[in-house]
Amino acid sequence: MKVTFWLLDVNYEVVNHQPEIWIWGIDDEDRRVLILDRGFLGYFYLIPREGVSPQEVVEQILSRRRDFPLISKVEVVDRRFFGRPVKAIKVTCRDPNLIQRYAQKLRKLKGVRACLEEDIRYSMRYLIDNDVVPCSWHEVEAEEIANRWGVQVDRVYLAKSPPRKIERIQPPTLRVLGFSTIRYSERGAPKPERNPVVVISVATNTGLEKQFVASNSDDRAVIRSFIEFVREFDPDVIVGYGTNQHEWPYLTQRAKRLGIRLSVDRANTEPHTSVYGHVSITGRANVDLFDYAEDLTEVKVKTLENVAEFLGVAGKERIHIEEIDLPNYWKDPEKRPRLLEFSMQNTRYIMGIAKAMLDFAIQLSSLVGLPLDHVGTAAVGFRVEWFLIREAHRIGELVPARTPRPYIPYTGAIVLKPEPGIHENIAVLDFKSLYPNIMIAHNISPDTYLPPDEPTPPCGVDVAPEVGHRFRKEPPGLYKAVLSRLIAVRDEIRPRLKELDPESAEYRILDARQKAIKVITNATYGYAGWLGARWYVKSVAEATTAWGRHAIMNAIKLAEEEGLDVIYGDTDSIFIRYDPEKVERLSRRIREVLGLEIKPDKIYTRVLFTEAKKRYCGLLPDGRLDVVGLEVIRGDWAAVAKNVQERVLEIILKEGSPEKAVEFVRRFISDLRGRKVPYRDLIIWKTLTKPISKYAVRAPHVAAARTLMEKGWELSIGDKVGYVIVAGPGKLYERAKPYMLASYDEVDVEYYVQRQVVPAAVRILSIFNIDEKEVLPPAVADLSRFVKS
DNA sequence: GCGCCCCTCATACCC
DNA sequence: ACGGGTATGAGGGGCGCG
Repeated sequence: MKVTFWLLDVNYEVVNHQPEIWIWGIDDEDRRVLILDRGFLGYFYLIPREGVSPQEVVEQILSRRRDFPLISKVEVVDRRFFGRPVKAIKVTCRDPNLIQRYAQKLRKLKGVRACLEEDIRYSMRYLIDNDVVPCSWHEVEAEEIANRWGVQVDRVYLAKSPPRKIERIQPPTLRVLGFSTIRYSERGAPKPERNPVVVISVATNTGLEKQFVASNSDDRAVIRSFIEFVREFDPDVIVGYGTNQHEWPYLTQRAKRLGIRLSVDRANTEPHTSVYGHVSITGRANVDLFDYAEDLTEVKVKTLENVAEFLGVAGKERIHIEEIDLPNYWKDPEKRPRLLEFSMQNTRYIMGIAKAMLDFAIQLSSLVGLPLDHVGTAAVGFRVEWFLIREAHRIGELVPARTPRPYIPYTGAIVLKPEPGIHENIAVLDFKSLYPNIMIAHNISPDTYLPPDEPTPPCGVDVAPEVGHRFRKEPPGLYKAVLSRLIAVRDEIRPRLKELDPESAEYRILDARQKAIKVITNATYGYAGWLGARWYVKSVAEATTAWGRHAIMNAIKLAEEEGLDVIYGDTDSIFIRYDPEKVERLSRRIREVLGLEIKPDKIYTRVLFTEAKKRYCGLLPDGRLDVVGLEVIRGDWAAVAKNVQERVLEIILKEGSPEKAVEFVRRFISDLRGRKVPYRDLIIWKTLTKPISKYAVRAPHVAAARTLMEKGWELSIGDKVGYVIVAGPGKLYERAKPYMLASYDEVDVEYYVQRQVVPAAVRILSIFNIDEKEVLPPAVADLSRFVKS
């Protein structure tokens, strides 16, 4: 019989050296299904050395057949490697778990130059070779079999042949469960060996909400009820925030400690950590929304609350409890209800974020071809790479091995020096997808690159300016193939979106799709220059930026020929006076001369530049400010500085009055000195970019982090530390205190005046020759006190 | 010992 | 654990200076 299903998760089992792919899906009648496929074997390739015939290698293997009893086939196949035709020996292996071991031995054979693709996991191998795609619909010829594993599905099938992908974009109705926990410890970070999970709050996309609360510190019932709830609801997707790092490891260890089986999956196993550090829950997709919060660059401190607020899913009444206060709320019977509300609110936030992000996650998964639970955790480079691997398989290009390489820098983009001051009526012209289009136009790719010692092929070459790297014009390289398809699909989606109701399911899905395409398109150049890339070829990245510099320099020249002065530019943009006719002519000329699209991205009524590159502020026609690079949008300045600078920019760009701005700054400084601004506006947040012990210098945020750790808090790479500067003698790092441990009285407000507010304000005001003396209120304009301390 | 200059380290931004 | 280009501030060493 034929089964139509949407692929949710995939794993594999090996029984008696017999591999079995387990495909978890949802069929077109909304049943949960498991499809077993026993018809696929894994393999790897050996590449013979120059001058060695592949047959020789084959015979060596066959002669040692006894050492490799599970090799089922050895054949010579035609492939390409970095674009060059090669004869490869494909070694097929019955047991996928032995592929690595066999490959390690066989790569040492005389006459073998390299071993390839032995590191591609069997389940990914299956998906790629059969063009089976996560979060996509397929048809499969299969027979129903008994559910002798007791897995939690409606039907189990045995596939008779591999599934075939079908074109249907609308996903099935998924059951989504969100959860969050509160762990209790008297002081410092809770430890699963001794501290209980006192609250688990769950919610579902069908509207259920439930809370499991410990009686005192006994959390057995909490965990058991949670497991029961999960099994009862039987979600397809489990969402949380930071669950890969915190909830799941904690719950796993805690359950182990209590002797409880944490069986929340569909196959009676327990959550386990898998590739890219994600936690896998067999038969379901475990999605950690924290992974998707990374893309929200506007949110500087990525707490659940901040992200929910940014996405507009936070609701009006908000409960905020600092982590350090959680124990007090749990201990105090009066306060405990508030804690329970807070926990439920967290889970509601998670559900809200899921609603905003899950469509995108699903489309990214189906585009890149990584299962839904992997794709969020995979770094951008790996997402691009898996996408490329699928394309490479289609065109017979072998996947290079991952190798360590030395870092050799290369030249990037051009940034122009801005003309300081205020400019009126400025258009920002942007090249459309500059690097992707350059890669397409010149067929820049690892498999089209021609090293200097090689002769020019009959098809001819494109030669990059400045650097001289050469690329074959034919056939289309891997990057060109991939990028032109991505851009074509996106161009196809965008007009369709205009026809649709933004509230409709189809709109949401197509919009998510085009966003996923954009992400991968834009990441391809970065991938090309990434040392860790399998297809890393420095010349490819270097040629791309060289042609990019060529493009912007020519655009400037052409603009000037039109009588348009370029006042600023960065990589793929030029800032010019907005003269619609001239701009139109310029776009046309650039298209003709360079073969690249450029168009006005935005028009500024006014734009302000200082001497610095990459920092400016524009006033948009609708009255909004567009702040770029300045303190206003930096996460490592106190809110006092950011707010003042934003207001200064506003006064200057909208009212044109530096005097009024100065007056405002003076008033603000008086308020600050009078401690009339909120305490939270004094917090400075900085990221820990390495383990505490690795820091070469003493720095305020590192000192604050140390203090926290001494008090039993756990901090790791990537965490943000919030601190304030307190009054007293010594360096800043001696006066940085975690904000939750300090009080307003201790704060050195003069630091905030002199080192936060004044520099941020003067950065803007200095273009009117206004210095720090003028923004300090006259009576207390005294630097010496600060300097001495 | 202090102020100043210059360098390195660290962070976060732009595109 | 995607690229290079850039701004900025804190810390710290070296040096002049009665």
